[in-house]
Amino acid sequence: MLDDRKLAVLRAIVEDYVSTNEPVGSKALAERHNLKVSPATVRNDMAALEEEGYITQPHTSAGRVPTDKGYRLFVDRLSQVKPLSGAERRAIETFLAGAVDLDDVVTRTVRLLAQLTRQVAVVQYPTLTRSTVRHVELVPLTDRRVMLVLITNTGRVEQRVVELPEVVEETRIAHLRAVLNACLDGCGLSAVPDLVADLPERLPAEDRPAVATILSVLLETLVERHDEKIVFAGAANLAGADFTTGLRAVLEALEEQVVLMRLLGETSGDTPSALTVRIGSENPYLHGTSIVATGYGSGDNQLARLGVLGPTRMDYPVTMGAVRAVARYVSQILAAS
Amino acid sequence: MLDDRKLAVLRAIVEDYVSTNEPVGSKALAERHNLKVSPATVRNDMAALEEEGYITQPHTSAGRVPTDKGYRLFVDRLSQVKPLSGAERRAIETFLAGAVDLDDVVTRTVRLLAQLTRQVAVVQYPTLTRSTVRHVELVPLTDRRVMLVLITNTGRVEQRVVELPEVVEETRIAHLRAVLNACLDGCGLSAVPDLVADLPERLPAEDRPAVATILSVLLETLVERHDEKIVFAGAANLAGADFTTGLRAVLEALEEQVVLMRLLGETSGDTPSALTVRIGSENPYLHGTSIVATGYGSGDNQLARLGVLGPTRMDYPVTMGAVRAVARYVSQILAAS
DNA sequence: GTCTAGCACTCTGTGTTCCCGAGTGCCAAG
DNA sequence: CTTGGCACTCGGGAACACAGAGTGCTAGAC
Repeated sequence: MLDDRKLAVLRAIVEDYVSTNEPVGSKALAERHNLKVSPATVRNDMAALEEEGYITQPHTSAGRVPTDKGYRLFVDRLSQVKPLSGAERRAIETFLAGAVDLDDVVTRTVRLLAQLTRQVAVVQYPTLTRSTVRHVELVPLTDRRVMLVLITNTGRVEQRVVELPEVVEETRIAHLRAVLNACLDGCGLSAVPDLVADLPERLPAEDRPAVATILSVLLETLVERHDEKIVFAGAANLAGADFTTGLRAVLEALEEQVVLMRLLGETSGDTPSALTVRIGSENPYLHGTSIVATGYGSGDNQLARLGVLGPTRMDYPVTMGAVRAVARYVSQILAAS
Repeated sequence: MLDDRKLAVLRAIVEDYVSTNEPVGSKALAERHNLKVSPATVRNDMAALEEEGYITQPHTSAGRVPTDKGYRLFVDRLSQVKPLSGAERRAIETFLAGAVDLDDVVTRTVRLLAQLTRQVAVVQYPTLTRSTVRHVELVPLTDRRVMLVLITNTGRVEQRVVELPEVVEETRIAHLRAVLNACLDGCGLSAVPDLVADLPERLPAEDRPAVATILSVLLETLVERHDEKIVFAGAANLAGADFTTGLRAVLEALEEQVVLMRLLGETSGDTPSALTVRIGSENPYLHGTSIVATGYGSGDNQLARLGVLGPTRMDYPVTMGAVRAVARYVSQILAAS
C-alpha cells in the first residue's frame, strides 16, 4: 500500500513542515528533496497518503500538513534519534556535575533540558520506593513537638513537624531516635511499614502514644510524598508556539502536579528506560501537544521520569536525542552520589 | 491645579479602563459615574489631565488611557485597599492551616495568592538570616562522605553532601556532631561564622582537616542559600493579558531567580511590612508590568517578601488587599510553628 | 469665571470587493 | 506508472468606502 517513495514523501513533508511551519506543496517538495520525480507524481502519492489519513490539507488548495497519525509513522519508522554534538555533551556533563544536592540535580536537569530542546522540560523527583533509609532524625522543637527528618540514600530529605499527644522528655526522644535508626537504617522504604509495625509493643507503655503518632506521620510521609513532586522549566518557550488547545490550558496543566504526572506517563513495565512519545490526540487532557519522555535512574532500579512537552509540530529526532542523553547523564550522576 | 473633580475623573478613567480594557471616552464617563456634569466639561478636565501627563490617548479621537503616572496617583491618593470578603478570609485560613512543613506553607501560599488575584504570584522563601539553629546533623554516607543537614527554627532544612579529605570513623563523626550542636544550638544564623571560627583548634589535630571541610560547606550553605529561593504560580493567568514587553520576556523573568528577586524588591528599611507597588516603567527589567509586594514574617523579625505580578492594567485595590491579607496570614502561621 | 451645547474634524475598525497566486485534481499522452 | 497540461478553488492581501466614537473648539448661558 505504502511503497518506499510514499514513505519518503511523508518524511519530507514532516521535515519541511516542522522547519517552516507552513503547509508544504508538491512542487516545493519535489525540488527541495531530490526525489527524482515530478510534482505530479508527488501529488499522486500525497493523495494516497491523505487517503490513508497520514496527511491532510487545511483547506482546498493549500499544501499538506501531517496528521497525528503521520507524525506517529514518522517517529516509529522514518526517523532515527539524533545524537547530540560533542559540545552539547560536554556542556551537559559540566553543568550537571556542579550540583550540590538532590534538589540541585533536579533543578539543573530541568533547566538544561528546557534550554537544550527549546521546549518545556518536565522532571519528576526520584521516587522513594526503591531507595533505602539512610537516617531518621527526631529534633525536639518544643516539649510537645518534634521534627521528623527522613534521609534516604538518594539524598532526598523529608521533613515533618509532629504534634505529640503528650509531653515527652528529650532523653526519651533521643532513645526513640536510636531505636528507630537501629530498626530502619539501610532498609528499603517499602519495607518500613512492616518493620515498624510492632515497634510500639517493644517500648515502654508510657512511650506508646508518642511513638504511635510519630510512626503514623512517618508512614504518611512515605505514602504521600511517594513520587508526587514534579517540576518544570522553559515555559517561556511556549510563548511563540500556537496550541490548538490554547496556551492557557497548557500552562494550567503544567501547574497541576496530577495532570503533569499523567502526561509524563507511567513507566511502561518491561522497558522503563525506553523513550515514550505521545503525539497530539494520544495525550490525555492535553490534545494538540506532544510529549517525549523516558524513565531515568541507575540501571536496575528505575527511579522516575523526565521529558519534554511541546507542540505537535516539533523536531522529534532532535528532541528525542536530547531527552535520552539528559536521562543518561542524570542517571549517572544519581548512581554516583 | 488638579481640583477634586479632575481627580474624580482620573479615578473614573482608571476604574473603567481596568474593567473594560478599552480607552474610555468622555460621554461614557459622564454617564456611568454620575459626575453631575456634561461630557464637554469632562473633556476639558481630560485635556488638563493629559496636559499633566496622567492620561494619554492611543490615537487621535480614541478614548483616554491612564499613564503610569496616572496609575501612580490613583494608587497613592485615589484608592483604598479593598479588604477581602469573609468567605475569602476563611478560605485562606483553612487552606494555609493544612500545611505540613515549610515547603508546603510556601507552595500553598503562592497558589493561594495566584488564585485569589488571578495574577502571577511570587513568594520568596523565608530568609535564614534571623532564624536560629535548631539542630545540625551529620550523617555518614560512605567513609569519605557525610551529609550535612541544618535545621532551623523556621522549619527550614538545608542539606549538603560533604566530601571529606580523609577517611573518618563514625564515632568521630558522632563526636563532631555533638560538639557542633553544643556550640550552635539555638544560635542565630548570622552568629554562626564567629562561633565556629575557633572550633578546629579546640579539637584533636587529626580531626582538623575534616572539620575544616565540613565547616566551610556549612558556611557556604549559609551564604548561598541565604534568601535566594523564589517560587511562582499562576503563570496561566498571563495567557489572556497582553504585555508591551512581550509574554516571552515575562515568562523568562519568572524563571530567573535573580531577576525575580530584583522585581520583588528589597524590604524598604523602615517599614518593611508596607505594601510596595511598582507600576509599569518603575520596574527594573520588566517595563509594562506592575508588581504589588510586601514583606512578611512575624512582627519584629521580617523574613522575606511575597507579591503579585501582572499587567499595568490591574485592579490595584483588590490586588493590594489580597497581598496584604495573605502576607498577614502566612506571618501568623510561621509565627505559630 | 465656569459650565454647556453644538459642530466640524479625525481617526480606527469593519465590511466589501477584487484579484493574484499557490496548489490541487484530473486527463490524456509518453 | 509517470509526466505535462489545464481548469478550478480557495485563502490572503490591497484598495476602498463608511459608520461610529471621540475629540477640540467656539460661542452662548448661568
